[in-house]
Amino acid sequence: MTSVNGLSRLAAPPHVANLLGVALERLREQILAGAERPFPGLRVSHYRLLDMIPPEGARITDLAAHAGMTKQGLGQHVDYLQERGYAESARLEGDRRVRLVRRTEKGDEATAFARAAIARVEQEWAERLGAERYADFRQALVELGVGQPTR
Amino acid sequence: MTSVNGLSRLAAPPHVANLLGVALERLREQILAGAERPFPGLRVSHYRLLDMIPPEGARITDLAAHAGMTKQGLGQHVDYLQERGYAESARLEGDRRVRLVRRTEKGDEATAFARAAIARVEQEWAERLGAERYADFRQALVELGVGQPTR
DNA sequence: TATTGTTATACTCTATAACTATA
DNA sequence: TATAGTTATAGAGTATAACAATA
Repeated sequence: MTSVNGLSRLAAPPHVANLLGVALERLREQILAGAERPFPGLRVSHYRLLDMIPPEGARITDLAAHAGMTKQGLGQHVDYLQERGYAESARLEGDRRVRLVRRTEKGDEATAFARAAIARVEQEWAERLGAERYADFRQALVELGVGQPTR
Repeated sequence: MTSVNGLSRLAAPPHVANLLGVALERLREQILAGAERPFPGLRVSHYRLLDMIPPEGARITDLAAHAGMTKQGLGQHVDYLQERGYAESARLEGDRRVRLVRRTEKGDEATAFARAAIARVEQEWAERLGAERYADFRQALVELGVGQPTR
């Protein structure tokens, strides 16, 4: 990254977009957990989906709306998770068009793992900034996320 | 998103990953500028690349390292931008393997636009949180991004 | 007819592998 | 032989369009 062939180094006064991107990347790395990979088939998008399924289960349409994606795309992820035993689903009695999606026990474990990974990063950040500054940072994020047009 | 078919709403106690994601999404939206689209062919990834090209130009290899992506992937974006007149490139005298990439004037305009879009969002955030809290927030992000394993 | 979910297809972003030209 | 960049290909993530089953 140093000067090569007489060309100076790249301009990089990081703006918020970059900063947020780096922080998010750090979380992704922790969730994938490097070489460990406790849940080999799972990618970050799958952890995200598993995480948003409530204990009673949810409909594909609602999950899609909540994730801000299409039913088609979300349904594909559900199939993927179901094939690998992280989720299960059944047609709803009373309205057989609806597929009620639930996490399996294995899906619960994966979700717990991902949440723990995120908690580890938050822990590290809190140590780096100090508990109070980190709490402020987090609170600021919450306030910035409220009432924003998600799409 | 409300209760349907007797199913309760989705669990969504947003964790940092979600919060960061929402914030980043807000920036992306502003850069794409909804229906306006001042630079129709440009996607967020292109603005990012344009933004990291210094005035003297840069080599593909260096840009790739800086962006944390492969030369192949980056080179593809460069071609895309060049075809549309946002970037230009020439083999370097003294080492003709090297392609020196520069922004065109149109590329400069696009970059200025993207930076202004980001500035608008920062402005809005600063108003929402207050200037001081926003400055703290931003500073926290800077510190969290320092010394992290980018890849 | 409206709604839920599916199948088919395509685009975006990025990666790996194999290659060419130049040094 | 090493380095800069390219061509070919693939996979991950998501979208649009057209459809089937059920209500």
